[in-house]
Amino acid sequence: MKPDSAPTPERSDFLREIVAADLVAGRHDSVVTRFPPEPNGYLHIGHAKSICLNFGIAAEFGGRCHLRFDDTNPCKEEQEYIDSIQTDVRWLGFDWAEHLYYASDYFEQLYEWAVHLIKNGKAYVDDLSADDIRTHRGTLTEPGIESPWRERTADENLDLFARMRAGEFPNGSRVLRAKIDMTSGNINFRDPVMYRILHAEHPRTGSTWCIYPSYDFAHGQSDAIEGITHSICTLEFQDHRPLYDWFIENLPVPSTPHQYEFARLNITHTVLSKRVLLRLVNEGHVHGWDDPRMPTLSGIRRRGFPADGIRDFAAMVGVARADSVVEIEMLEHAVRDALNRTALRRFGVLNPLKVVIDNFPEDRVEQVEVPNNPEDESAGTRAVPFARELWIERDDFMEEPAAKFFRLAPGREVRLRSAYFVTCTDVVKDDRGEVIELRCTYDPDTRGGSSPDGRKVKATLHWLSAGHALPAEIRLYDHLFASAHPGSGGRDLFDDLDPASETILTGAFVEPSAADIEIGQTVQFERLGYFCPDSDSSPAALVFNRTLTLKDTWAKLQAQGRHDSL
RNA sequence: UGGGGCGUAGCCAAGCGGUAAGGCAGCGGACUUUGGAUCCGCCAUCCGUAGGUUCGAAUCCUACCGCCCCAGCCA
Repeated sequence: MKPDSAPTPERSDFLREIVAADLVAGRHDSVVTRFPPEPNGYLHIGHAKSICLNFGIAAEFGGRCHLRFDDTNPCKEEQEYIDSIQTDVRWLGFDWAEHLYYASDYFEQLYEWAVHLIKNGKAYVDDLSADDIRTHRGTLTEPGIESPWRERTADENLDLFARMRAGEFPNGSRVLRAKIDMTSGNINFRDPVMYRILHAEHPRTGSTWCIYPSYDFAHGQSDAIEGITHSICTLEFQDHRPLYDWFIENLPVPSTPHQYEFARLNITHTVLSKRVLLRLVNEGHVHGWDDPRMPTLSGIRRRGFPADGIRDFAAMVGVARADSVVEIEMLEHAVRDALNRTALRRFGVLNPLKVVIDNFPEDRVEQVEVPNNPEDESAGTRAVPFARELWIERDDFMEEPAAKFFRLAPGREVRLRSAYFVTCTDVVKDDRGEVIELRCTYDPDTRGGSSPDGRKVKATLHWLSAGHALPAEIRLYDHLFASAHPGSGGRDLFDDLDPASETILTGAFVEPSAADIEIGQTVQFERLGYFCPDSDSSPAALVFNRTLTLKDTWAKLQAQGRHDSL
């Protein structure tokens, strides 16, 4: 290994600097990281940051990254989560190759190491109840006091620990504790629990075990077994690092991994906490883990966010040690940016308004050629049927146009995208005075959307042939929480849920080719936003989710106007 | 009040003793067959505060202030 052979990644942050320095100094031949989820819930975008970090560093430095399930608490873990986590990591674009591991694979080795500590007088079986252990632990400012069982002989401890494993004792009756320092300022050193009795069915080991190692006793040793060089976790584990190191130093482990911490991701208008997400699901605030409003990877996937947009976002927010809350606009920017490059353009009308072109022959249907993606000529074009009766967007017409509104209005000429210029000649209303139809004329010389005489129009509208359009249900999504910082200011988090975060539109139409969009593909309905077929969609009943709107200057002007008039 | 961290623009975030990158948001303008996209310009005399060291400090030292995490047999 040449000291100067460490690759220099384009991105840099304090972790990459540490890795690069370790490689240059020859402390490691290659870097090995790991992403260690507990299978007790679905992965969310905060995990995506960690996944991109761990797999990203490994890839950039020519190392490898393991996927390891931290499955040491059978009470909360399920196979469903193990499966979804693998699906999500792959979807994000990462590959652990053959390096799929489970902390539960190491239970026997961990048990032997616990015995090793007992023999060295560094661990003991404690008969205190959970409550007593808590009171003996002291407080943040007062030292703890030692358990009366702390000085048992190694033989007695060995016997008791073996019987714990054998299932002789009920849950909670005893624990194995590391014997460190009940007066330490670091509470993790006040004889932390290494094993607890849990007569529970484990998703992988079934009923083989009835004692389970704690996180602190399992994590570092699992890292050591796998030869992890850089064990990257979030800030709240900083206080655990001395304990992590203590176990590594006091056990005959095959390698000496080191732990590094970074600030977890927070995003405005949402919540990245498995505990809260579980409640949202269980209490029915959303339709499930993959509800398109959820920040879970399965949720944003269903919503239509592309994996590369998420990866771009992770790179954009960076990695540091300061607590931070990223504005959700940054995520949305990354998603729009990714989608703008690749999404095919289609026509869809959310709130249809009938338009009749009076001077267009009644039985004529023209096939208009429309570009699939103006950003990418190689995406080609498609034919969209044009006829006498059309749908346009209700918002694209104002009988009495406001200032700066330059779409359709009585007497006004606009362009129907890629088709013709049309002029509104009449407005048809129902008994209640509501506009139900527009009569227009078209200029046959403007076929394709431009005028031979060079005259300009101020607006271009999307449209659909009423006789050819396909009905569709369209689900509009907005931020799950109305507040930028849910639960701040002493409010109940759940009171900040936005009841309008999901709006179902049933009267919408899409162009015929939209029926061919596959699940997993996100397209742009021109001028509206990005949409994707929902998993509920079928050829007989099309359902689209709105991924994100396009940036909308007009909507912003309107919002400002509303604001100014207050 | 014990221990561990963190404070650079509205939000992220570079910066590692030589005179404040970049992105998001915002604001102007150009262009436009998506009011999209794209392009151009503006946006910290200042780095939590106060002292000190130095020719020179966001970077070093001291004190103070503020915020976050830790008292699960969760991870």
